[in-house]
Amino acid sequence: MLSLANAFDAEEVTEFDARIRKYLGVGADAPLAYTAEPKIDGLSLSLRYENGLLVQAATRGDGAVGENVTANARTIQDIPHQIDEAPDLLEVRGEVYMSHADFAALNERQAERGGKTFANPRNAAAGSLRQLDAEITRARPLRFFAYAWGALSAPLAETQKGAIDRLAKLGFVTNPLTALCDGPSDMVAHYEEIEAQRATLGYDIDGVVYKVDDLALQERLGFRSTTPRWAIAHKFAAELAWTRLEGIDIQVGRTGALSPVARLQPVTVGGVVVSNATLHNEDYIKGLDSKGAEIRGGKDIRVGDWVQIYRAGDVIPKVA
DNA sequence: TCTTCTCGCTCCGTCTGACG
DNA sequence: CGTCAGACGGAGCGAGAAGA
Repeated sequence: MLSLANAFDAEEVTEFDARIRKYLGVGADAPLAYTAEPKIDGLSLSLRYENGLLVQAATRGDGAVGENVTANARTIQDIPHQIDEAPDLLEVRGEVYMSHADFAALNERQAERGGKTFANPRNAAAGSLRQLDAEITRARPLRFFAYAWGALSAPLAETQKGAIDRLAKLGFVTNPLTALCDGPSDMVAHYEEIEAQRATLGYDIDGVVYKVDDLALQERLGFRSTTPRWAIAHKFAAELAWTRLEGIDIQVGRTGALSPVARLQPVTVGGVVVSNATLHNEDYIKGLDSKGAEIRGGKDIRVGDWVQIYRAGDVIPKVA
């Protein structure tokens, strides 16, 4: 399943385009189209259809082995159980999420029953999808956007946009903000348009994903270990919060590796309370490289300091 | 038998250090 | 210099242990 590295700034959109052109051996003037779509903050889900019937739904897991959540996926309204005129084999990938309104209503119901309320829509969706009892999942208002595909017995289209349109025709819900862009300036313009609409969309997004539109070119560009060369995520700026560093402990990891951890005065960032954050190693804390030279933007973190905290990818606590 | 707890797992994105 | 695996923390769930 797709994961994206290298979140970047607006000016780097041009660099991304240049890198793609260099890899493909295409001149700066040659036409090269990209798609741009909002990056939904939810859970990846892979749906497998055989002869038009939904036979399996799996989470991403570690990339090789995920959880089988077929019964739960069947309770999601946006996911068709049966599709007509589909290839014999069709794997559809998308994002399961919960809208702001549904999340608020769910928490209200939970509170009325004296149950636990959820911290944020993403975790509520993740928990709901993992229920053993599908009837509990049915009562949770989950939604699904299809944005990619896996194994296929026949190609969906010749372009990314064409394939998404085909998925929509087959009965999947696709994101209406998916657009075709003809170059970096167009991509940045669409990013700004999506960012402007972010607050009123009614669901969480954490950036915009650009993909090379021509699927034959995607094929040529291929993958690195975990990430495709033909796609990249353009993230919105993360929410920051100030807090005090109360201490630094050395922690023993699963593999026996020792790593320093920041003990922080608990602070709310992006809807959750953060009290720990990894500091990776001694050089990271000092802001020096292994030769003792100062790293540009180095941290020089000390106990008692006021530090800025953010959640990388809206998940992992980090000291900025 | 029922409730409360603890532990281990998943899921996410990014950074590091090792390796080719 | 590019690539890659592993580590990291918080929320939530599930299984099993412990206690009432």
